[in-house]
Amino acid sequence: MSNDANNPEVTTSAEDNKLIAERKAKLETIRKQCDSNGHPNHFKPENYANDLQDEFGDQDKESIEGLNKIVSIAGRVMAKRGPFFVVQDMTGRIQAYATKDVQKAMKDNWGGLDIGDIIGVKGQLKLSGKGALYVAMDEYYLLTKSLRPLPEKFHGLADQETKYRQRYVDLITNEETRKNFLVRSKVVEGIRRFLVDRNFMEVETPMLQVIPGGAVARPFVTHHNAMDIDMFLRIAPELYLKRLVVGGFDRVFEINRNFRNEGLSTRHNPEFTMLEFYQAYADYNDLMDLTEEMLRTVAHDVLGTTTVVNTTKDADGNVTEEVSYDFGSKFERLSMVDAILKYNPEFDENVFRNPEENFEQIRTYAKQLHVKEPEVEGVWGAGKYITEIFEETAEHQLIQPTFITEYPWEVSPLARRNDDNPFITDRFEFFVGGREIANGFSELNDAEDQAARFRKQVEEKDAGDDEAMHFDDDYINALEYGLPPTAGEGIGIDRLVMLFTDSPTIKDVILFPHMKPQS
RNA sequence: GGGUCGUUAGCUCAGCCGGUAGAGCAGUUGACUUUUAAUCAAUUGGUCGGGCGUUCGAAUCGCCCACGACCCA
Repeated sequence: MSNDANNPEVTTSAEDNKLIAERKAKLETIRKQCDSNGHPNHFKPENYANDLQDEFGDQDKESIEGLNKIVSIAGRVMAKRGPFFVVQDMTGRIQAYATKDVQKAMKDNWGGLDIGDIIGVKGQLKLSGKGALYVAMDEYYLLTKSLRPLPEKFHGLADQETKYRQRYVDLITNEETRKNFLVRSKVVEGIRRFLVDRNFMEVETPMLQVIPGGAVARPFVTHHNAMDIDMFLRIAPELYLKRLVVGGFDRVFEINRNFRNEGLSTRHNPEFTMLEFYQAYADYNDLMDLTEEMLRTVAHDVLGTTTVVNTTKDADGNVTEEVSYDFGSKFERLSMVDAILKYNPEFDENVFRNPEENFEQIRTYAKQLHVKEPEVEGVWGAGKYITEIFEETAEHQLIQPTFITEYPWEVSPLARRNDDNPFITDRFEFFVGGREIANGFSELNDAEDQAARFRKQVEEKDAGDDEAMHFDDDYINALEYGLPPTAGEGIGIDRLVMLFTDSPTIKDVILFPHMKPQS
């Protein structure tokens, strides 16, 4: 019995359209007719739709109904077809069947069921004349009245903006969206299991940092009131994770958010998820092997195949192009200079093999490619120009899984210098579909070299580069205690999931992507 | 930051050379009651993203703004 004193006011505002007003009126009736103010919470479903479909979907009517199997399900009404109600739960869909008497009772007590309502049903599992499983509505409850009408049943929610702003509606109506986020969850789970199986330990390091380090990027600034200091949302966990290796945790990893105060695009969200992992007594070659095995394993476990297909679609949604990425074969490994020469056969090989002696020629190549130089003259060395040339001419052509190695020292402030060639570091980046997915290197564990590189970054910062790094005294202090030879790597989870779900934009793999507030 | 396109009923979309708003779905009423985008009949529903302008008259033309999508830097 309802108690009027406890009944919330039925609020019908002028903003409500007629459809919402009708549903609110129904809820008012339901409050009077039912316990719990129309929001009962006693029903416990014991079955999932897809489990039932998998177990009984293939059987014939006689054998299913001969079992006299009583099941209970709960979920959202997605469609009404005659006496059938399509109920969707977390796993999928199954129908519920209402006899004439049940339909009349629901009409009388609730004003009828609307699409979007959440119901609980218990009854015998049966098979309809058309061969569809259904649950007889022997017991049935309206658990939550839905006050807003759902998008149209056939097209679902199509408006991109609404899909991102009201992801809950997108998830209710679009199977494809649900599937993408399921894949995302499984990718993260698969990576975690892969690393834990290899004795990596999962850790959490600060999101709020006094000195934002570990990457070249502009941070978000915030303020801690009690300490009265500005703090930064982290741009990378790298320096903290390496402190842990100093502390003796030889294999650590973290899967968590980084924040970078940059523009938004189809590949950039201000907060994004990175896996970073560090392994002591390993080098960058070991990590390339590990990465290859990890991605192959995760692709196989999550997608059931090591061939990942991505498509390009036109405005009407027709596939205009299809690319298969082969994670099953050995990944190509190419040095940055070899990649440049491969995609720019007209360039003089000797120039790139001896970059420092041919600085002006390299700079000329870069200028021909319209590389935008810094305002202050002489800040960039040959290494920076080579990297720009690589990004301009080669990166987007790295379609199949490819490791690029031999990154110049100049663009790798945290990586270990190569023993044979001091111009480069023991570093790689990993590309698929022309996009960077991962970045790894043998770590710089020479405390004095690291201090010198921080000083150079500070010079660049003073010269106006607000993406350059700060000097982190405590990190140098840690290195002075001794970081064992270590290799570390970061993998962009969002971009990996984009690849695995054939998603053209990062917004499609982030549940709540950032959008400008609507005015 | 620049360019192109988009914003019409709760949802998906039409709306031509400027003449005062349309369909399907959903909703409502009724029929039907083992349906598969259920079906049949009737029917409700609009500040055409916001503002300014041109015009006798603007969803439509022009300018500005907001938000989004795509391309470029």
